[in-house]
Amino acid sequence: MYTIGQVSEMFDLPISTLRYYDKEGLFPAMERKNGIRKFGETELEALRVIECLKASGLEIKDIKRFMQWCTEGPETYAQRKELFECRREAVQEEMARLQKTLAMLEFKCWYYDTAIADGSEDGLQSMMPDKLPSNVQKLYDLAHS
Amino acid sequence: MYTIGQVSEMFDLPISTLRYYDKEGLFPAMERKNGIRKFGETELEALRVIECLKASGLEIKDIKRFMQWCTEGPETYAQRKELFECRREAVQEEMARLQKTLAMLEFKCWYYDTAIADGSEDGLQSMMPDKLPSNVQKLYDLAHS
DNA sequence: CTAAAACATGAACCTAACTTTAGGTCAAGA
DNA sequence: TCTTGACCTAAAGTTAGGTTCATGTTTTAG
Repeated sequence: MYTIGQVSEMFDLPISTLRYYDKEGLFPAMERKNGIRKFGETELEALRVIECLKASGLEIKDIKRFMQWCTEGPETYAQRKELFECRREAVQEEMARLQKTLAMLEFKCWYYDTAIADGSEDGLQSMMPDKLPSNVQKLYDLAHS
Repeated sequence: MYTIGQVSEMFDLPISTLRYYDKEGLFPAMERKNGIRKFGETELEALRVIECLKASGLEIKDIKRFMQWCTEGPETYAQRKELFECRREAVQEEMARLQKTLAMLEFKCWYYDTAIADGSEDGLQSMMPDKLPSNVQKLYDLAHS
């Protein structure tokens, strides 16, 4: 069993954040002794899942719902699995979006490299999507698709 | 030249958002006629860049700084390029993070699949990192690395 | 036994990025 | 002429996810 201070160090999270998560119902099984929180293995695994679901873009209130399911036994396995499938798809879509963003950023890097090397042209409008090197053309197409 | 309503449709952004961007200084070159905003090609390209930089995680006030640089001519090429490089790295790091999140989510999907198929075991603690199928072991290792 | 460190609470505060509201201007069509 | 629709502004409101504050209790080290 760990104190809130120990868990704060283990996960590199402010104590205030752990208390906030608790207040929001993210540790429905947490016990206390004289009012003091006792984090057990259940809460540590909960925190790992919280970090994962948060990174997937899920909101706190929905993470709370998941943690509630976890206290309700095998009847909720299907819902829990569906949630993870859903987050998996969301993350895949976000990665695809970021891939396009990356292409645009790489195009812009190339553009300014070229502009600096040339010592010419300015501004927001000055890139004509003709006659670019074909690898850059690919970045440009991807970024604007 | 386009009105704010036309641009709102073109970019599928609320009019209020466009006015907010303008108020925050994201269109430093925008002209007006009788107080009415006139969006030109400069502003459309600015919007494309705004969406890209926003998707990369950049804050509005930093996007404003970039737009300011764009009005200052070739002297700021180096800064602008550095910004894009910096965002490129940030996006690459974010994608690496998401890759790990994805591994964890896939592990959880596998876990609940198995639990449902087995019709056994409950809760947050019940996954021992021994004797998993080796492809699942890989997901698990990646997610916890 | 006592002082400091670590824990607790509720309430207020914070930030970013918008959105909504209330009130006003202006051009075009019936 | 009137009224409808698209535009304008400043200011207040909203939401998520915390953080800070004031105050009080419990644990721990000397």
